[in-house]
Amino acid sequence: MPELPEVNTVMKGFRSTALNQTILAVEVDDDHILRNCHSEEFISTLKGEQFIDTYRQGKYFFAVLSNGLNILFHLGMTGDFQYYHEEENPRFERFVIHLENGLKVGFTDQRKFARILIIPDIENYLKDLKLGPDALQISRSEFQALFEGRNLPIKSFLMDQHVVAGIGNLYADEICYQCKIHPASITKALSTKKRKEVYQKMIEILQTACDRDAYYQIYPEDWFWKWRQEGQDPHGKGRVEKMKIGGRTTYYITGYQKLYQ
DNA sequence: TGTGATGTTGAATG
DNA sequence: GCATTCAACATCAC
Repeated sequence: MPELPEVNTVMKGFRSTALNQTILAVEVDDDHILRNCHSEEFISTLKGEQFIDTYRQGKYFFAVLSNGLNILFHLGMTGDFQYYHEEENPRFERFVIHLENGLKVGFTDQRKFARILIIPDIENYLKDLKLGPDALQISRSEFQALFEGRNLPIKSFLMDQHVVAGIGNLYADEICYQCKIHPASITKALSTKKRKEVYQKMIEILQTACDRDAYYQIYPEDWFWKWRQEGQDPHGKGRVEKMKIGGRTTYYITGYQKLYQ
């Protein structure tokens, strides 16, 4: 699920349903994803408080509590919220928050790669983490400056959360495809003009995805995601091939996407 | 049965 | 400091 547009969509959903409601109770079924506290502390931190605001940088989504503390919800690979009234808990639910209006806010996470932390100070936390600027907030000149002194595949560059925060495996491939750049292209070999194009496509793709609530079915027809499988031939542009870059499975079209090196 | 999956981290290596 | 590779984390679906 979660890269920047997905996390943004999850945050929007959270904002419209979970904000400004007193938390009556919290039940933790599996505290494995609580990374800096145990369930007792987590429960006592939330109980009686309200979520009053949210903040997001890249894939890091924070909910601000009325007691001044913040909860980081990093969704990992499969983290998500379920809002429901029914008795039975959703599959893969790890904890559930009961709100005063009767709504249950369940956090589900099939693979348990999510990270939930109590954060006293978001700014300090992000600083220590050295998280890069949000991919949708960064200016073109800031982005251009990030290339300085770096020499690695463009895909690894885009996916490095210390460089720019929010891009994961799928959107990195999407950006490279739409820029017609081979994902293994070395950053140093990209001209200023090409870097500018990467920036513009990055913004355009992420913004479009956010506007459509990360609902892939309504993404533009000419996007890569639905062809992102070995052997596909989108619009006669060539055969989709597969390789590993930075340890992640990468799809691209030789010839259509130029390799700069 | 083995493999890989939209993520992050830390260790080891060059 | 920079970059790469690998393993680990934990689970499920194909």
